[in-house]
Amino acid sequence: MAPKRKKSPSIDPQGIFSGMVVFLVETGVQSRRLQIWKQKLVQMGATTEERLSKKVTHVFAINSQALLQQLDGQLLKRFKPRVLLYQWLEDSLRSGEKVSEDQYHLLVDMEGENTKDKSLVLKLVNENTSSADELSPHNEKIKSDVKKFKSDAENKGLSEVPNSPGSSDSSPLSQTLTNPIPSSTLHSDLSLPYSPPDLNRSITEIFGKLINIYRALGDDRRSFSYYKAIPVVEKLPFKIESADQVKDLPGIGKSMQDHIQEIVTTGKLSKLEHFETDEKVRTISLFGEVWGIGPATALKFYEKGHRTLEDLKNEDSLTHSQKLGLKYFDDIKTRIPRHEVQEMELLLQKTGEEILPGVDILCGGSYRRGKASCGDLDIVITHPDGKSHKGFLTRYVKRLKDMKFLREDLIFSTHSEEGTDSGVDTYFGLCTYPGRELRHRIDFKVYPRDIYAFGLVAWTGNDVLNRRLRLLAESKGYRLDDTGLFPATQASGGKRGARASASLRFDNEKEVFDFLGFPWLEPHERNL
DNA sequence: GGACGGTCTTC
DNA sequence: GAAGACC
DNA sequence: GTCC
Repeated sequence: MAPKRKKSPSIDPQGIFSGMVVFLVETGVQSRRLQIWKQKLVQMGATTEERLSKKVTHVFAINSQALLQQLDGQLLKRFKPRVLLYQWLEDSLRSGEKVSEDQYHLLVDMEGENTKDKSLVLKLVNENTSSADELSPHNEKIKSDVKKFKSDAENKGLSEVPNSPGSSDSSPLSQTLTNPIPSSTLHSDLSLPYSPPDLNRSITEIFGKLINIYRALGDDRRSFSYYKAIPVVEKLPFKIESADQVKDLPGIGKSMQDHIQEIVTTGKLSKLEHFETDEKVRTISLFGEVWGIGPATALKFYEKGHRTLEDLKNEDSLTHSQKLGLKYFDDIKTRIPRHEVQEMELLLQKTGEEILPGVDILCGGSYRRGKASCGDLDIVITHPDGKSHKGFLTRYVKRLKDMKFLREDLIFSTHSEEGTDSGVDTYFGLCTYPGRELRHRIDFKVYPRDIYAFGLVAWTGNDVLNRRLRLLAESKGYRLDDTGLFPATQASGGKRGARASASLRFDNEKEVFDFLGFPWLEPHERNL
C-alpha cells in the first residue's frame, strides 16, 4: 500500500509571528542559524520573502553593516519595513511571544555605522541556541508509531562522547552508506554547540524510567505514550512550574499533566516509586532483559516462583534462543567500544565484497548515531542494482560462520531468495570480535532498495536532537527507525513485493533533514 | 471504545 | 491462527 | 497513556 503522506508541515498560522512578512539578511549569519530562524518564523505564522518588496513588513539583520551590504538603502527607504536585529527573534522565541521591538531597531544612517556593538550581538546569538521547534502544539495526527523505542543501554550509559558520523552530501546511497569519518573532524570549530535547552530533565528522566517499566510489563502502548511525551517536554524553552503550562501540548493528556504537576511540586512521582520497590516488577524487568524472554514469559516464570537468573537456568521450558540469551547474558550486556565496532564493520564490508562485489554493508544503529559505545551491531545491507542482494545473506552468514565471526544463531529468515519475493532478509545472532570469545548481539538486515527508500543513517549524535528529529518525522507520517533507516512504506499489504512508493527516497542525510524541515547540521556540529 | 507496526518463531 | 518476542 |  502506498504510504499516506502529505499533510502540511507543522505550521501554526496563528503563531506569534502571524502576519509578518519577513526578509532575512543573510550576510554575517551562519547558514544553520538562518535556517532555524526561517523555519521558526514560518512555523509560527510568518511568511518569508526572497527579495525585498513592499509586502515585506520586517527585515532582520545581524548588524547594519550586513544589512547595507545586502540591501540597497534606497529600497529600504521606499518600502519602509521595520528593520530589526535577529536578537529580537531570539528573544521572542525564548519568551514565547513577541517582545517589544523598541530595543532592537536597527538604525540605518546611510553611512552605514551603527550603534550596536557587533561583537556583542554575535555573542548573544551564540549564547542562545534554543533550537528549532518543529511542531506547533496542535496540528497533525501522528500517523505511525515509532516502534523500537528501546531505551536500552544507550540511555543508561550516558557516557556519550559521540564521534561525528560522517556523510557526504552529494553521494548516492552507495556512498552515503560509507564509513563514518574517524574522530578527527571534531573540535574543528569552536564553541557554539548546538545545545537545546534541557530545562525539564526531572520530568523526562522519570518518564524515561516509566518507559522501561511499562515495556517490561508488556504495556507497550502506554510505554510509547511516555516515549512520545519526552521530546515534547524536552524541547520547551522554559522550566515547567505548573501543569497548566503543558496542558495543550500534543501527547500530554490528563494523566501526564497530573504526573508533571506532582513532579514539579514534589520532585518525584509516587507511581514510579511504587514500581521501583515492587518485587514483582523488578523481577519481571530482570527476566525481560534476557534475550527471548518477554513480559509474558517473565511473568510466567515469576509466578512459577523463579526470582533470579540462576532459577531460570533450571527451567526446562526454555527455547534454544532463550538458553543462549541466558548463557551469554553478561556477554550481551557488555558494551562494545566504538573503535571495535568500526573494525568489525570494516571486516564485514570486506567479507561482503568478496562474496558480492558492490554490495553495501554498513553498521547503523547507535554506532551510526555516533555513540562512544554500542550495545549491539546493527548491520544494514543492500545492493545498488536492486537485485543481487537476493540470496546474499545465506552465503554471507555461512562465510562469517566459517571464519568464526558469527557463533550462534537466534533468528534466520530469508525472503528474497524465493524468486519473486522481495521481502527483507533478516539474521539475528551472536558474534565475536576477532580473537575473543565475548559474545555480542548482531543483526543483519538486507533491504531491497525498492521497498525501503533509504533515509539518513547518522542522525545527529545527540539524543535530544534525535528525539526531536524522530518526532518530526513521525508528525509527518514517517518513521525513522533505530537503525537510521527511513522505510518508505511497509512492504506488506498481503503480498510482499508490493512496490513501495518511490516518492520517498533520499540519497543523503541532508535531503532528509531538508525534507523534514530540520536544520541541517554539519557532522562536526552535531555533538553536544 | 478502538487504534496506536511488521515479521518471525513457537505453540 | 494466536501468542509472544524482537527490532 | 493519548487521540479520535
